[in-house]
Amino acid sequence: MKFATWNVNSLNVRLPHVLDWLKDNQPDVLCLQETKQEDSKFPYAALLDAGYQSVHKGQKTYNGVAILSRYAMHDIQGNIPNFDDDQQRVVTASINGIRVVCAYIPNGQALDSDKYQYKMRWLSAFQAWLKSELSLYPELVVLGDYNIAPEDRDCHDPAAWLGQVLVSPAERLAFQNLLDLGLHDSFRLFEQTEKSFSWWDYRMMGFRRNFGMRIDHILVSDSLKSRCLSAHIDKSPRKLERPSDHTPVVLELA
DNA sequence: ATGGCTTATTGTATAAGA
Repeated sequence: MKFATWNVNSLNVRLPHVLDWLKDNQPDVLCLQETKQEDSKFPYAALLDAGYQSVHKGQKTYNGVAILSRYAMHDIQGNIPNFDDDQQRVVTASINGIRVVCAYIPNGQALDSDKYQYKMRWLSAFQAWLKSELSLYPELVVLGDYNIAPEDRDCHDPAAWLGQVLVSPAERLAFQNLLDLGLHDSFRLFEQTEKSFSWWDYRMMGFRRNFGMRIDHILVSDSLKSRCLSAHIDKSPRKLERPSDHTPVVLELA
């Protein structure tokens, strides 16, 4: 089974790229973040024509997450249960016996902002919920935009990013706390080229200079770890006209 | 870099992203 995650930065703008990518890559499951549209605007029909059923939890302008699947989805749930949140950042479904969590973790903006406080509260609730979800569903995969570069090697210039969000010790600890639940960063289960990133700033020719960060991740539970066959980042959509600033991350499971 | 793109909004500037 092939899984992928992609922050599309507006599905309204990026639908042609998504359809092309599905056709070329044939994933079984694709998780999207930042669809930035209400459910009524979501292109269910176009995706169905491409062979994918969808569940979408969206809102106007910001956030919005979706799971696209070749197979039936069961026990669909939006948001983090028991966490009061007016932002659409999580959608979950069971697919072929695997619990699939699609998440758009808050950016945090700056360490001294309210948005950062929200990010840390959000991560705490996310961790607590994943712990209970893991006990219910040992075969679990968590895909999405984490807005955390777990290690210095996941950042093009750690010195320049010092004191900013995505790399702060508290955020990295929150990421480690997720791993400590019994999750694994699937990308790091395999040999990778140095300076592999999943996001590049639109400005300053960030992509051409490979000034990027690895902030999009696919975490797998202990039970799924031995089924991992390969993991990679597909940079090719970032080279297209009007690209998303993020690019797909892919995991293949036996 | 005092954010140089990009997206969305009942817009003609602002907010947010990362």
